Amino acid sequence: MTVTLDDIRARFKAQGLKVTPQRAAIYKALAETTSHPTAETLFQQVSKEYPMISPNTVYYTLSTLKEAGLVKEVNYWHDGARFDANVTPHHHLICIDCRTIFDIEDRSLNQIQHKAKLPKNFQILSHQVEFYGYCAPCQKAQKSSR
Amino acid sequence: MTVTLDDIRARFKAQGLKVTPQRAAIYKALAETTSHPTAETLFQQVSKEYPMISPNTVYYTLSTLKEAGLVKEVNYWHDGARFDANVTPHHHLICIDCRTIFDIEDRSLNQIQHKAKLPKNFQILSHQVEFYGYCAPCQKAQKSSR
DNA sequence: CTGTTAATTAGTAATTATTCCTAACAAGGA
DNA sequence: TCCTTGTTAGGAATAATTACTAATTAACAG
Repeated sequence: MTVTLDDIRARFKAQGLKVTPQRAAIYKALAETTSHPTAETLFQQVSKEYPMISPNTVYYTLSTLKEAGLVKEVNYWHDGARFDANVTPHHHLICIDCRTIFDIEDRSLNQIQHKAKLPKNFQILSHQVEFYGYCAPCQKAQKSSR
Repeated sequence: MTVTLDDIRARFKAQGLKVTPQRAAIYKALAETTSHPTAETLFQQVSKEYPMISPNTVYYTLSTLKEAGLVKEVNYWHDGARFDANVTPHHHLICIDCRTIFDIEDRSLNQIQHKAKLPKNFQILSHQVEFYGYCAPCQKAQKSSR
């Protein structure tokens, strides 16, 4: 699905963002795909149209759009792999402030795989639920900082 | 909960892994915490006991243990952030072979937050379900490679 | 218990994703 | 049109991870 420049302009304005050609091109590229690209992929994509663009601009723009809520990062905590010796199915609660990860052992969450409407040509092996929010200490920190 | 050396020895043997002091120490450190540490954190931890250990060994060991199924990576696709301009709640289907990410728009998955048993001192803002498996093309590739 | 072999380890260099810094530039309001 | 402030490009810096290699050692056979 195409996204017009007018659409983009309107969405940017609504968030108080300047409409620059590079920024619009990055957003357009992202909005017109469902492939969840990396910054690198977007950089290559946009480079076709703006050969002078720097990777830096793509990173900067994505973080700006993210803050504005126009874009989200699917795999949020890509800053270093996290490991777990608990290999039984379980789920996680992640504090978006301090990034602590808590385990959730609700068995009912293990059943959703059989209930959800999923494409049948995909062979599903497992699933994992991630809840995002603020842990108790970070809730307090938030309040006191206002 | 403590994990004895005998436990570790048995688990490693069951997977045909050599039992080295470094490897056992890394696994022990990981098995005795629920904090989902990074490789770096484990390195620091194990360094106390084995000052000569190199970060490399930690990475190598974790990937070996992961292949053996004794350890898992919680945030699996830490290799580069992935972005999405679709900011409405939705879920993902991830091919663990080619790493393609597909969108799942099952509204019922948006409700689990209210049904699951979650700690009440955590302020939950959102959640996301990730299904893992093989996409159609990768299933074929698997079969033909055997 | 000893020797052999293949897996493992430490150390260093290389790579990749991302951030930092800075000067030039340009969008949008006055 | 001019000014201000946010944005951009470019290059350097950093952090996480991987690649490479030589030395070491666990596991097994004898």
